[in-house]
Amino acid sequence: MRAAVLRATIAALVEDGVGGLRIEDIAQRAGVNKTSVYRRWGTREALLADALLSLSAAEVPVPDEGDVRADLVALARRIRDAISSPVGRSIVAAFSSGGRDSDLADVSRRFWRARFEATGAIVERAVQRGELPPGVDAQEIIESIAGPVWLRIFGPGEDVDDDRLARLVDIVVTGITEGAQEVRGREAGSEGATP
Amino acid sequence: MRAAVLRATIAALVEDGVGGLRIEDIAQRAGVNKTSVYRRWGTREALLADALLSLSAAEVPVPDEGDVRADLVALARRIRDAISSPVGRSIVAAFSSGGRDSDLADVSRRFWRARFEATGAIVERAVQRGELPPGVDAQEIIESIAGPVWLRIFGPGEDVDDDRLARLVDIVVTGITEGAQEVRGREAGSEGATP
DNA sequence: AACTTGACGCAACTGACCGTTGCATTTACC
DNA sequence: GGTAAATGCAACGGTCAGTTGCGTCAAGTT
Repeated sequence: MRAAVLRATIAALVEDGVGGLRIEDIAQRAGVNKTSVYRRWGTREALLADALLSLSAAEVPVPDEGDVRADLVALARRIRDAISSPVGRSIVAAFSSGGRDSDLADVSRRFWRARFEATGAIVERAVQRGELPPGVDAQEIIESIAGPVWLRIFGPGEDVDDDRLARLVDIVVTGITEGAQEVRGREAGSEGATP
Repeated sequence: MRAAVLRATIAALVEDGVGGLRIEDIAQRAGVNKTSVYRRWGTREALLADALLSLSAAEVPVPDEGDVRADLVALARRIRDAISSPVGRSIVAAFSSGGRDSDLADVSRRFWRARFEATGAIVERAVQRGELPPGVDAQEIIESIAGPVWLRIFGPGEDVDDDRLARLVDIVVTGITEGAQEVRGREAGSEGATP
């Protein structure tokens, strides 16, 4: 029954948006009396947070194709598809509707931590393979890939095609590797010059 | 008076959030009767859209320091500061609260188009200076810089320090330039190999 | 078997806010 | 001075939020 209410909450969220959530409606969808919902969750926000938390417990499939760029492109494609879907859009909107110190903000933080942790495996494997220099920050790379996709969809609302994703991954990966060489080169040069 | 209501709308938005907007409260803040607000704007969403539109008409100062990286770092810093502020957060939350085809979505699109257009000047100047290869897509570059900042603040809610901004700009700029050389190299090589 | 406990359903209630309407009043423009 | 548009004011019906008291049912306890 708890599951039924949470499912109904997500359904109502997708259909009516964050602002249009009505406890009575959710209860009806779940075949439950509204009183029960109030008794169990108390607040609309707590209910929403619980529903989103249960949803974000889903496993995050991480691409593993033996090549960084391929992995990152696949990841970017999944992110794009996820946040383009009605459910994804609703979830994101719900997250950003809460203030900084609400229950939702806490759930949001957990959500993102889990995603970054999972997808960081792509970078780790790449470092082991020698495709990326050791010492790179996995979260920074994932951010650099996912951020632009995110911004484009939630900002101007334009869609992101596969070519753009490929270019984006190219920019980040070569930027990381070439930048690292550059730094190493600079360090090597300064070692001989300063002492 | 119209201005007073719009100002009051923004103030109420920042204070109470998108969901907590009450027409009567806005009217009171503006020293106006709520009937007038209803007559002029009709819907809460229309009022909010108008207020946000008036706000986004503000000029966007574009850094011009004679160097791409410096310009982009300055821009990134401004973006970070803007969306970290209470007003900025509220505005973004308001934008993402509307569906895809609401009045708000339209305002959002205009908002972003204006920003990308203005900031694109940075890239154009860089191309003229020879710092970036000709033919680069200005919007892609701005997206690549602003996206990660955006994602980090609105996702995990972590703050972005200046070092991270500098690294980010480094990655993108070298990724663009080196990637372009790489492409030119590949093209030059394949020209001789395939025919 | 009788009892206790806890969860849920049901109905009703108060209160807040929404959006509307009819009317008086002001303002501005001709 | 007259007219039309914009605003203020008060009151309204309607919807939903939460709350409360009471009845029901199932599970476990003794």
